[in-house]
Amino acid sequence: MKSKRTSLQDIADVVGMTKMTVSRYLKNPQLVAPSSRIQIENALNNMGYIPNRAPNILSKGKSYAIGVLFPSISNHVFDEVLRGIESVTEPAGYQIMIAHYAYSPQLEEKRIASLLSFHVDGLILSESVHTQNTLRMIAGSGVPVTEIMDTRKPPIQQAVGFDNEEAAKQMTERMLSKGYQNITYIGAKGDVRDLARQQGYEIAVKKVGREPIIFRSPEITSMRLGSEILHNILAIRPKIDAAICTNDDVAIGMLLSCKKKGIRVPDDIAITGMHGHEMGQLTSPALATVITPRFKIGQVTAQQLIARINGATNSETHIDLGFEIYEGESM
Amino acid sequence: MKSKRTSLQDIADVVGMTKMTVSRYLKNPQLVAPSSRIQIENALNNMGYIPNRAPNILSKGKSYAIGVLFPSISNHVFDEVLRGIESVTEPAGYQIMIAHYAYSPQLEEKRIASLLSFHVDGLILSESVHTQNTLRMIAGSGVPVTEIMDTRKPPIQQAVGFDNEEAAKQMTERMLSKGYQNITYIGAKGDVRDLARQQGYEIAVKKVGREPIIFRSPEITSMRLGSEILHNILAIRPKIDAAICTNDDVAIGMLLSCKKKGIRVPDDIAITGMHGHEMGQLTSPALATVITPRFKIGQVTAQQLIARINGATNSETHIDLGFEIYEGESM
DNA sequence: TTGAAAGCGCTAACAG
DNA sequence: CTGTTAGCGCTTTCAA
Repeated sequence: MKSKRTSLQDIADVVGMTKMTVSRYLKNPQLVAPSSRIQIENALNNMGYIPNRAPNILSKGKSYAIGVLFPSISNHVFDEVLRGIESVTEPAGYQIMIAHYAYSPQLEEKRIASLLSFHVDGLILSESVHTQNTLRMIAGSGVPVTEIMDTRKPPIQQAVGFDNEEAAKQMTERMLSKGYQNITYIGAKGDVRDLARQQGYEIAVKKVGREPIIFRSPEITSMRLGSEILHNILAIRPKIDAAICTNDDVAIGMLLSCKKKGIRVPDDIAITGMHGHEMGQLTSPALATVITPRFKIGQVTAQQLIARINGATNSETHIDLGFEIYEGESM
Repeated sequence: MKSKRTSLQDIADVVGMTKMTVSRYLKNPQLVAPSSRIQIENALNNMGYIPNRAPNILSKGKSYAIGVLFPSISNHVFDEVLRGIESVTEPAGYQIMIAHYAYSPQLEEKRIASLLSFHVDGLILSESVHTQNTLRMIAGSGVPVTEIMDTRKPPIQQAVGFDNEEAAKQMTERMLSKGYQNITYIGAKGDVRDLARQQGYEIAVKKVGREPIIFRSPEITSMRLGSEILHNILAIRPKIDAAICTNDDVAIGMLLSCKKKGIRVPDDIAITGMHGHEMGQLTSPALATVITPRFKIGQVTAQQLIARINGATNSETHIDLGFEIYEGESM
């Protein structure tokens, strides 16, 4: 257990050759004599050799690793994004290193520093706001970076996602067209996308001459949060007849709590979410939501990033993959 | 953008000293002359220097990184475990590298190889079954490994978790004591823990002279899966009056579908889950479940692992952190 | 207070 | 077909 890791030299010693021959065997067995091949193969199998990437990272400056930063791993929005990323990185031979930062730019900075210190070849970020230091490090590292989910803000280098403001605006308009009079926006610990959605909502309600009604919690989104917010809303604003939530988690929390309290959805209150998680289709009523192209965001992002790692320079700075309004049964 | 990463030498060149002086400044500014300090500090700030861990990994064989393998990042069971892990690794200065393997031992092997090739100092695995190759690599690497979640099987080195078989057995007994006559076990794509739970269920029902009734899907657990399974069960076995599910996701999927179909829980069918996710407390009825110490599992695992990385040898091979039956309202 | 040399494990480039 | 040499970026050790 205490033994140190098997190195190429250890293998070479056992078979009585130099590590160079063993190295060749590893890259291309054709290059070594058949008799040597067998010996090396045996030694390799017995000794549990694991290649060490550090020397290569050092001499070539390439790690074949991509750093992926998510605000939180319990935010199910990113499950599909990750699958999309891996659908590209896996066949391309890149390893991804996932980290999360609890929606904090300071923690994001720390994570990025850490990922860069491992010499990742590229970064996928889920945020469009960063600390000064983060920006400096990214510039100094020279690695390509893609920011995902939103396409509004000018990105560091490239953004892949959809227009959150427009999505919320269209959803609000749809709700208005259904006759809801007092629609409220439910926000949570605000990343920029949440605020963009709120803005879309505000634009839509103001356009029809109404005052926005905002509920905003400093907590991270969760179903429990949605449930708590519902209680508050009822206590403070009994005449609200519809709620557009920053995401499906919050919306489902509200919806389940309504059912628990005997409040009818959508008759007493309409509820809509954002992202189109499968879970929203299991509730009754099925949740109205904005279906976002999460898998595709991951996929396109990884393709773009790998292309740029390999020298592509003609990439678009904004790639908007659109969205789709789904009415479900909750509005 | 195409510029290569800033190195210590680059900084040294700018300030007209050797990289050694800059290196000293980074570790302990006291060691360099105040006049030099200022120059170095300025250069550092302007050039966005990121320390490169590769040389240290190479020369010291230590990366201050811990590899964490989860079967799937969309399995919410592991959210809390991760939080527990990070509550220890963060203050201790260890970076964690998360990877997932879709419940496949082959993929797990690939991921472990990759993590080890980055020279992680320790590994946290979520599975107790591994390929031959995996075991050989782990032995060859000499890194400490802890397997989490279950404490039944003999671990590679150390296991931290609870007794899945006993948990399911006790839950089944509780259900039997409430008078349910035809309890079925709902399993999914079976990791060993799922099978252990099934076994606990079987032991309990056989003890009272009944035949086990098993529904097992080859799919990964999800709420949607629970929903589908409910439909099948009703088609095939209308007289089942209770279901013990392999986890909360499946149980909630079943529960929501029951409500959608007008089946009363627990009057028509009782449903119980496993793990105690907060979501289960938002449904009505609140889900009966086994509350498992997930945060603590992560915490204890990380403590143990770091101790062993630093040479501790007196660790227990099995650490059982227990569980708690919660009746909720669904049984 | 600063510098110079050596070495971590591997591979590219160049012999032989 | 196989060996030798050098070097990636940093820190440890020794010297000045």
